[in-house]
Amino acid sequence: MQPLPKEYNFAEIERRWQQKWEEMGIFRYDWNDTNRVSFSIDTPPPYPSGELHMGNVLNWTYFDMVARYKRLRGFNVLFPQGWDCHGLGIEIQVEKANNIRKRDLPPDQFRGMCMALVEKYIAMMKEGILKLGCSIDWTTEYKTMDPDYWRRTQLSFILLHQKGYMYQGTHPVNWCPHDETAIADAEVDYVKRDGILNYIRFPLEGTDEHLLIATSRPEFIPACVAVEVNPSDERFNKYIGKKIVVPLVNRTVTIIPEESVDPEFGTGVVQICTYGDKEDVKTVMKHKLPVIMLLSENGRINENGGKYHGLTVNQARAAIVQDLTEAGLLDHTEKIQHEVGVCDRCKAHVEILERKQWFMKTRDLTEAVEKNANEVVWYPDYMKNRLIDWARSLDWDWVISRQRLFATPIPVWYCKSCGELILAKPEWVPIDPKLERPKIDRCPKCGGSEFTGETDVFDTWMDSSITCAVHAGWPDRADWKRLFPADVHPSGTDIIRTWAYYLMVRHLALFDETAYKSVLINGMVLGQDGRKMSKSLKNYVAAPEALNKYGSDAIRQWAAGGGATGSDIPYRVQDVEYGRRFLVKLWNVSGFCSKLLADYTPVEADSVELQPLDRWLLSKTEKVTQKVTDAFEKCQFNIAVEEIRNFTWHVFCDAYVEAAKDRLYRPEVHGQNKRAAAQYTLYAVLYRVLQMLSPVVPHLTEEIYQTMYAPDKGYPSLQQAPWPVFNEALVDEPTEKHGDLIVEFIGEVRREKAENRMSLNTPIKTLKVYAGDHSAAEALEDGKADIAGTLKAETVEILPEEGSGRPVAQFPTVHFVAEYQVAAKTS
RNA sequence: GGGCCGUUAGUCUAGCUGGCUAGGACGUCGCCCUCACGCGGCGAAGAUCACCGGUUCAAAUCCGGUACGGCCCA
Repeated sequence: MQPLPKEYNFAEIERRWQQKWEEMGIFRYDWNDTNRVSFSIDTPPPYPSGELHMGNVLNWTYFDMVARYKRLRGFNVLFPQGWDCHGLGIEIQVEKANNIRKRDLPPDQFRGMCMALVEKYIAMMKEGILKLGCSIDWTTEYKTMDPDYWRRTQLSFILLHQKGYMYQGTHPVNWCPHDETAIADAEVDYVKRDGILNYIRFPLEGTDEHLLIATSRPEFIPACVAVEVNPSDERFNKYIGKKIVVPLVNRTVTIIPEESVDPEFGTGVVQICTYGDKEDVKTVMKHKLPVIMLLSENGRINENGGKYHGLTVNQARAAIVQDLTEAGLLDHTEKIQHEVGVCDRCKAHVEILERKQWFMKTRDLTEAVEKNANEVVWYPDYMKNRLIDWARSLDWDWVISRQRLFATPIPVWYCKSCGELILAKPEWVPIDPKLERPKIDRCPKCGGSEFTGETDVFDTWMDSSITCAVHAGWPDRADWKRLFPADVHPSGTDIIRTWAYYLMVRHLALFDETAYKSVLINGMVLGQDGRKMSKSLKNYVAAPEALNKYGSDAIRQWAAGGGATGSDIPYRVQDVEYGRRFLVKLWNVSGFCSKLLADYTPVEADSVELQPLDRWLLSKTEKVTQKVTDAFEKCQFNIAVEEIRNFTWHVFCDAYVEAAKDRLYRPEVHGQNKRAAAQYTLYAVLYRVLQMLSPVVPHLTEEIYQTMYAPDKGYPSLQQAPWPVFNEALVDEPTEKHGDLIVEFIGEVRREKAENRMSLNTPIKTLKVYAGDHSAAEALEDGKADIAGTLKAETVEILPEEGSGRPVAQFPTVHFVAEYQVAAKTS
């Protein structure tokens, strides 16, 4: 066997194996292999946002451990990689970086600038993912901004349109007045803001009385369509059905009953405007109230605002408050804190507008989503509630159209003469209706020949919510169902309500089948201080820097072992450093083994005389194999990594190797047979350690494997060696008990040496052991060679009887008396 | 206001389908230049497992409540 070099250069080793694996092509999904069962990972294509961050590191380490583990278990694994390019985020960055507004440029030029930025970001993220050593099948790489991907998004739309899931409608939508586009519920964040509650007098028609209503949005008075009170509110229910005058605009509206009005809030009388907030939308729908749209798409008051036409919302608010004050209608004001919806990209206050939009009938699928969410396996299980709660909470269908530029076009046209909708045929896509005509000459309805292409585009989630099918090869491969539904969809806690949800509704609608069979959840990465990691909190750690400093194998141990799957984990340098030290330990013990195994030829277990400690270690090895396998099966990476590390460091290195050293070094004393038995054990157990560690620490284990084991084992890569199967026959409880006694006994004698400030290799002249009974005596007698060797005892005398002396902590019936040479000399 | 999750030594974290002296890491303290490793070894100290009540022969683990914290949503 080749000895390992003394120094361990992780940067060189990691780079080298990353290259070699790619050259070997061993991480590619094999479409020609029909023997192995397929296993597909629905890698979520990331939104390219710049350099890789520690959250990405956590995610990709999870994906990669699953991919590697499953391959070792004999699966034909698909681990694809794509990039989710489109979106408002990139548009905003391009606008900021170039100090432009997108509508001031030709659309193609703006799109080009977006693509250039995305390409730059992809390169940065890809570098990080490569450095992490992910076993991705790079032949699958795709970008959602490529026309070939448009084709899939557009085709999925066409099919869903044909199935009746897509419709156009004028409905209230969340609207970002800054970006001038509709946005989905999932894109609205809620933040606490200071506001002012205005108490305004609304005169009751035909009387001198008035009611005081409280509102934080007085600028919506011109769009007031009703006033509502709680029907059980004794103060006001007598006014229900009466007419009340909207101040300044002098319209009358009806006072209506509404249970959801909180009598405690404000005055208990509220105005309904179209639309001040989502509650207004619900009320308008429920009571079938008229709608007065007050805002235009850029957030300014429109012609329905009368004298306030053209003002911004804030200007209008000031003007209206001023006018109310002058008219003596503003009773008083009060400062409040309230939650307002803001655009998750630009943080502008989200308004609610009615505009013609495309929708997907997602609410029809809520029951199916819930049913499938319950059937899917979730790691950890309780995370399924997030998806179910979200699906149930949705008030509106999904708005899939956006008024943006950098996105997949919606493949429809409208006949200029009759307005007929022309839906693209599946064979027309990819197509951009803004640039191309439909591939028909005449409108099928009126015969007109002029068409207007749809200018709206798809929500980015329309691209990324079909990945389970796309990764499987849909729509181009006839055999795509081999890989569909995805075996595992990995997702962060923050995107369950978007990614996991949209995937489920789209695939259910398209194929009447669940998108994925299991969901693997990762938590968020926190800073060292336990708060969410962010640049503004100064607790941010750049992933490329960390990877360069500590190496992928160390960082991956942090990702795997930092906490339970699904829980948020802090980035802790101490954990990474522990990982580094573990690697050094593994490297050193491997080097030690390679030296002592230089003359070793692998043999079968029955050709060596295994000693008690050998059998003890082999039995423990089987048990840890079972635990680690079980942990990987349940995606409990933290348990897996802790089990292997503790076993390797403390059981294998500290206990076994230390006790077996004398046998290995001095065959002339103990005999060649006992040395061979120790060699056999070292060889077998180190290999097992490398195997079990390889999904977490792929580079170093590969390096050690290649030097020490490849010539004998024959697998081109450790990543292709079959996962060890738990062998119950090797578990031997009595032997483990005996071994534990030997190890504990050695420990106790060492403790005595330590307490007396003696070096551990202080020679013992005679060691007298009172085992307490025959069974213990036999066990110790069996391990006598290792005991004597490890403790540097010249003679060891083991007696079955009880006796006095120092008791062994874990085995208090065993006592010993040690006579030291040093003590004899100094006395 | 609703939902979910959490509260374990100075710090982080495991265990929570109930059962030995609650495991690990970091940090702290003491000792040891033992021929793989001082990025090491051998040891030590440090936790009434948030609080109250219940179920049980037995609870960190199950049930109910309280307090505090986090995330998501309204």
